[in-house]
Amino acid sequence: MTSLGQQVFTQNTAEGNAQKTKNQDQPDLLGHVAVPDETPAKGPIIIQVALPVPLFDVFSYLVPDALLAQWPFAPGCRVCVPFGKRELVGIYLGQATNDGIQPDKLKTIHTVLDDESLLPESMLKLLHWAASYYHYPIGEVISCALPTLLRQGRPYNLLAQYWRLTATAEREALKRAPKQLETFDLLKLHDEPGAPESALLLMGASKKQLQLLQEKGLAECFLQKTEHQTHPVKLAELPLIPNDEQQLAIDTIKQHLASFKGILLDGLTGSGKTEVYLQAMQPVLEAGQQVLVLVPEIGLTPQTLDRFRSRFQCEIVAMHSNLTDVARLQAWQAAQTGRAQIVIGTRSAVFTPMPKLGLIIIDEEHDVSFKQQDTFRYHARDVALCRGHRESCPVILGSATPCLESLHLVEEGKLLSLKLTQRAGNAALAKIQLIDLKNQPREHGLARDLIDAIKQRLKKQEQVLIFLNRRGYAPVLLCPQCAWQADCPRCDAHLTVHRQPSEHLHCHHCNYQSRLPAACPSCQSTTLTPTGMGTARLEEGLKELFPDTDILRVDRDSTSRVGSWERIYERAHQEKGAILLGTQMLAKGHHFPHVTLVAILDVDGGFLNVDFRAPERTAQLIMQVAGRAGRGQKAGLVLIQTFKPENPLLQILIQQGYAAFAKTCMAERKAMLLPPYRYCALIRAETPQAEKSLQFLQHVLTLLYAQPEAKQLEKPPLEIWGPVPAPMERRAGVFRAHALIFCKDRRLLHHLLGHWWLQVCKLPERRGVRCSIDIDAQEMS
DNA sequence: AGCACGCCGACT
DNA sequence: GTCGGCGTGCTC
Repeated sequence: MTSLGQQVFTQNTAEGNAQKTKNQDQPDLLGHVAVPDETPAKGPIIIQVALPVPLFDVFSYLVPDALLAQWPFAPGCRVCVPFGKRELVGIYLGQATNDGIQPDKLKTIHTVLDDESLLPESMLKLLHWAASYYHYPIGEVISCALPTLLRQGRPYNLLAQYWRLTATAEREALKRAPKQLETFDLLKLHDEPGAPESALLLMGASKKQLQLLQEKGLAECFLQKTEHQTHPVKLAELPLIPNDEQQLAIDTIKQHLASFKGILLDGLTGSGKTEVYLQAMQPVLEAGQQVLVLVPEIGLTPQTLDRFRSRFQCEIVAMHSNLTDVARLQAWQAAQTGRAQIVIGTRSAVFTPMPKLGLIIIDEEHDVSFKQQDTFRYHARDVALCRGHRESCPVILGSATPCLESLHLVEEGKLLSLKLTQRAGNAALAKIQLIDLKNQPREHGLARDLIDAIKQRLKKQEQVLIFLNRRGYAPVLLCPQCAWQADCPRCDAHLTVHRQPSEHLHCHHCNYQSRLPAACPSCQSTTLTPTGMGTARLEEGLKELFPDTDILRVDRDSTSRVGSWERIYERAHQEKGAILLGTQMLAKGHHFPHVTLVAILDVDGGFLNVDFRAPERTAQLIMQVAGRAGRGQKAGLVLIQTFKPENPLLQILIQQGYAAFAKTCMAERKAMLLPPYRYCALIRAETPQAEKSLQFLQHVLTLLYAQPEAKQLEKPPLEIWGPVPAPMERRAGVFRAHALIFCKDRRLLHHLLGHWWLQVCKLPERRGVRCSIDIDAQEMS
């Protein structure tokens, strides 16, 4: 959001710049389209089309006479066009002015796929802004706002699943299946022409019965166009009575409806943020408007959805990566037509068109999953703020551990801050204590004091959660004779020892796998020793230490089988002693009411890291994990094992809390002129040859200062760190390097980067080098 | 990104 | 004599 502050709150956007320069010699940076309001002179109609190709231009085409009956097209509709030897589906953006390309090079579009716009003007503008802000090709940005099926050119029909009986269906076949019989009769009632699944479910049919009938060949499912109708919102459940803080937050948000306002809802875990969301949403929904709710990737659980469903009786759609193409299209259409009043989704849902958008909520706004890491590197939180600004609706950012960027915007008066400090039911906040690992005997990686604390809890039939962010058995395989270590042949990393499903070595960075060597390849010793602690090994150790206790391990290896996570979840909800043990997966979203002790085993790495954001991330994680402890009536305790108990940041965090920590961290950032006090961009390069990545970056960075715009500046306005090899220089066989660019002035940074990056992408030296630009980079690896 | 064209090695 | 390797160049 770094840049967003300025971006949102001043009108000086890159878009604005592009508009100013569009008629000059410089090619329009991101192919912004001439506004199609001037009626063109007679002659052929030339239109501009955005295509899903990694090129920064939009493309001009002619409209054939045969399609003039459909003219004028709706900006945002799809067109089929010839492109090279291919045919592509693109988005019609508007009429082109005649300048630029020679008319003889123009091709003619093949077809127009839609009568109406799929992406209203406000969405197209937002997508243009995102393309320009993140320096990413406009066609690819636009295509990420469309579901796959529409991208492929499949017809836009409002599809819904309908059910009907098959022609040969006989009632007699179901004599001994009363439930299916009920569903059969229901279908019989609505047999012509079939009934939508959603209606059948409301009438008491179940999905399972329908499927069983289908398997028996008695019923069939088909897709059919539906008419969209909006159902009035009804409250399905009375709102809880808010406490004073919640009421103040709700009232304040209500005051700001119908205009843009960024609101940071800074509330402890368990202080009732969701209730504030729900009550703030109510007037928006009652006014017939839509609400967009963004949640972190792991946060979109059935429980989350249930919470909304049980409060509001209106159409709610979930948008996440696990949807099938058809389901995604249906959800998208429900949002795009305005029928779905609530859209809950992960990062990419921020680009869902919603014609009656009235409120945006971003839950756990600090979560890293809101920043896309590969290809189009946008931050959904920042896009959401921009969207709220453009569409004049409030944006609520909720978090117990707000990111420093958001807190900085509060400081500057650009975000309104609302605090929730009381926990529901007066639940006591967990105490956090450090365990000094120096001079402390350990068993299976656990300090004596920690083992004693665990025993105490188990005796009382309470549960313990142990957090260890390292999966596998052991992170290193070491030869004690000659200090050889098993390393990945393709990465600068150790191989992790795994014992499940069978003993093997595994690289967590490139997926390389191999057998364990029988003897040390260096000195032939046969005493190779797994060293260090992973979750699988800790599980073994815990079974030895607590033989009569259920140990529930939660990590990617233990939960990959279907249903295993559900089983663990169920067991954790029984009021009986148990130890939950796992990686980050455990930290987020899930509520374990019987956990009263949380242990964090390896926190030191987070504070001693080249990434300047690492302490912030670690603190957020600690607070989040701490929030898992003692949410019920029983007070919780958090124990953190560390070799560095004197670390000042850690001390401030546990003694004075996250707010004080953030303040200190912020002061350090300010002193170092790091984000959010300067804006940043990270340039990455990857090649299979060592040195070449660095050389390329070096070359490219000299061009940055060689630009005429940069030369005119007296003092270099940019500070460049690097180029340096990336923290893990070699990964999956490629050598990675990067450089960080800082600038105080966001507009200047984007102005310089924009022209320069276009130039870099066209460089002949670029062949064989994968390079990318990451605006407001969040992770330095 | 695709998908051409283009110019050199091991096959019938 | 061809099939195919991926270098490089273009796409309105």
